Amino acid sequence: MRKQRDGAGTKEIVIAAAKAAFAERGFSGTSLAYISRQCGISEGLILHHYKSKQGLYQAVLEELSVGYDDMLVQAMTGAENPDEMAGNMLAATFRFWSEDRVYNRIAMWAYLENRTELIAAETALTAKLAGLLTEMQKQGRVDAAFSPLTLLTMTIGPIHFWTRYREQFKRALGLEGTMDELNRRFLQEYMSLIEKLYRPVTGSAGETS
Amino acid sequence: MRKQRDGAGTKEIVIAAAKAAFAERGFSGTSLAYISRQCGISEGLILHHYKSKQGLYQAVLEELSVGYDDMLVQAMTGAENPDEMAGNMLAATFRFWSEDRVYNRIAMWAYLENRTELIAAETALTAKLAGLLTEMQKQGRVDAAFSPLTLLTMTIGPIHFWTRYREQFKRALGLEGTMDELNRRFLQEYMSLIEKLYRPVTGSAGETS
Amino acid sequence: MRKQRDGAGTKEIVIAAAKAAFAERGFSGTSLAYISRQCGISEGLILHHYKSKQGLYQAVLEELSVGYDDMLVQAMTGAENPDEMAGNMLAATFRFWSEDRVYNRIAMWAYLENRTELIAAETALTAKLAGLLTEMQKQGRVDAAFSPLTLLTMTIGPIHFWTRYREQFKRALGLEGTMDELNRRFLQEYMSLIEKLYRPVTGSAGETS
Amino acid sequence: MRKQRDGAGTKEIVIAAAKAAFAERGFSGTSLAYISRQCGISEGLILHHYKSKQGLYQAVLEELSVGYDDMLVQAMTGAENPDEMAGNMLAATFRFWSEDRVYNRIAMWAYLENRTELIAAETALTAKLAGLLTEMQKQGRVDAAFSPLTLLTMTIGPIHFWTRYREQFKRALGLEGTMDELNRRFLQEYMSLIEKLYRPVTGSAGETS
DNA sequence: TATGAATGAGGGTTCATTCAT
DNA sequence: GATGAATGAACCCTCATTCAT
Repeated sequence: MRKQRDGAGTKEIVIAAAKAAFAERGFSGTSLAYISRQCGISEGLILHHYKSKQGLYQAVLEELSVGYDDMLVQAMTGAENPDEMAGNMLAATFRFWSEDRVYNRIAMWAYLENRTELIAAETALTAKLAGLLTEMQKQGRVDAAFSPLTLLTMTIGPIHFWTRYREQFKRALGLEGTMDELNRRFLQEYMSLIEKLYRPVTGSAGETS
Repeated sequence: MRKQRDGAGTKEIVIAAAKAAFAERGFSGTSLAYISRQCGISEGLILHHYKSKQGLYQAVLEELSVGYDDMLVQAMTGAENPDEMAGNMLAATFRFWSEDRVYNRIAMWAYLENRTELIAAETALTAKLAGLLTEMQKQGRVDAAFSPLTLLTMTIGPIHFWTRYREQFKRALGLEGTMDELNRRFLQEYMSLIEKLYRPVTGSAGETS
Repeated sequence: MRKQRDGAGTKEIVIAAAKAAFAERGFSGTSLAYISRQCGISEGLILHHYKSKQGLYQAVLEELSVGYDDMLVQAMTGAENPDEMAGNMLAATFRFWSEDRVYNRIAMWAYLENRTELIAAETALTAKLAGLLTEMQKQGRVDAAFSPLTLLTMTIGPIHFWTRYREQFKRALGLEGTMDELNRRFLQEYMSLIEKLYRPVTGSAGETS
Repeated sequence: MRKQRDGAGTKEIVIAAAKAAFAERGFSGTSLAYISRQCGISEGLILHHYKSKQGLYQAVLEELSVGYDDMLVQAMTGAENPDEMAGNMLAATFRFWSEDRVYNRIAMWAYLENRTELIAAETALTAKLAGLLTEMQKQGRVDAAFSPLTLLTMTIGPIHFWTRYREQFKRALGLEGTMDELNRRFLQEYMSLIEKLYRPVTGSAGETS
């Protein structure tokens, strides 16, 4: 019986519940009744604000997309050279994928459902990073023998993979430590490996010397 | 219609349709009515053979799991040394993920739906590969500075990533050539990079010292 | 809990209830729940047999259309000359419109809802009668000064009108007698008037002079 | 939007949209949301002015009824004898039914929905015309062999019928000319036929001989 | 007067499942 | 083994209406 007449507030409550629900169960696995139950707002009112279940989903996706954009912009500002910027963006990406379970899962659902709403932001990231890599290759700081896209795939792929399988690895392989510790350890090794990957194959004279 | 009393044949037809449907639309996005329409077998009969929608899904997952196992076994046999075996398995994995859209997608749906049916096979692969890597590290043929699990993540992660994003990359970045060509080119660079990644850091001066 | 597994029987029961309901309340004024309640057959089962509310409505319209056709055919057979046939058809039409409240009303609803399902049969009647009239005009038995279509309008229009307004007339003008008696009296006068209408203007003196 | 505090203007806009909507789709086929969309006035405000959907419908019916009355009064005034008055009323009725699609259709919906709001005016017309006919019969100018009500039915019925079926006739029978022309042609023949119908059977010589 | 938030009932339809045949 | 009749719950959505602002 929420008689508060607070449209904006209501929408926020609804979208929070929807985000969680869609993340956990996907679009067709989530019913409006469920969301309604979760946030205590009647189905009718939800529909009043978002027109349809699709509309609500879209709103969720758009919010997530904006969040991704913000993350990117934040990661890009303040860096003094391509190296630093690339590093920042990588770290931010890792943090985002690794920590934001909701984004993480909804992105997968959306992919499977052939939704394109989230793709723009992710593609922007890829393009930006590809540009940075190209520049770094020109400066001789990144191995120029490989296409930036492949390098990116080698870079971001493991992050996604780790995020998706880490729990299963922990369980199946009996890894010790908390997930936080595992994450830290992985990140450390990962960074070293990325460096190894990018490092130009030196000639006689070492360039990093 | 089909009054052939051919249980086995019917089951095959049903499971093929179910596989395609679940791959495309996920479990809750797929209705028995849809599957029934796709394969021309009545819902009643489908249920007769598989007890429930869940049962049918399970059967699909199990078949996929068996297929994965077979792929693995085949990749492992005939190799004469860990290097070759590892290479074979990697190539097979790439082929499997890259080409089997159905497995690919169902594995993702299943992951999101917290299903464990497909995980066993994948974990077995990981464990096996980890074992091989450890051995190769002992033999000094793989950089021993990193844990096998991290190396694996760096190895398989890009395959998944590439499979998931390649089409979007092609579209968004305007890549030229057919997808087959792109795949080939990627695979070539990928292999080189994997080698670079694994290669022990040689040289007179010890690197971890 | 009708566990009779009698598809055809069920469909009949449903369509009878639907006919009555649609006649009384129109398409959008009738809910499946109402029909379901009226005939004791679950909404689910109704939809199982007729796919949709529209499908059910269509089935009703088609049945009525067939009924109309049958009436026509029956009226046309057995007559020995155009006069008799025309008379028969007129009488049958009167009886049909006058007595079949369900057809009567559904035809009106359907007209308002821009449905064409019932029009074919009615148009067929008009065309047939127009043909008969033309022939009778050639034989000099019907006034040739008017187009058959106008004559038909003058003929059938009053039937529809009478059917629609008779109750109201009875009430508002305080007519005595049962509706049956009123009907009989009207029909008698109506027939005389039709004859007067059709009768060629004879005599030595030209009629249009 | 419209913060003009113009109650009367608002009501006019609403009722115009409502009239059109109810004419096209009937009462239960029309939603307040639809009317609101059509005229750009919020559902809340519509309800504020008309209390309920029923109230709005009633207002529409009353307006139409008043329009009918006006038409009648106008047709009745200025005539110098029963003949002229009857002629005027007939012509007005024809014009009204023939041209006012909205009245035409709403009257049918209302009839089917057992609404009585429009009946009073129509009954008044009938009564008035019946009175005129009686008088004309007394004066020997109209065939006294038939009851005025039957004569009226023969007179007005064809108008309704023509209005309802003319388009279908045009299409199905391939009539040439615009609808306007068809209307004119029909009206001309109709008037002659009405005259023929009313004309007292004269003369010493028996007419049916 | 005017809006739009909020409600709750009911709309048609889909769904997985059971069961008689 | 195979069909389709039958069910009942749930689904998304529309509806008329109320009420705070």
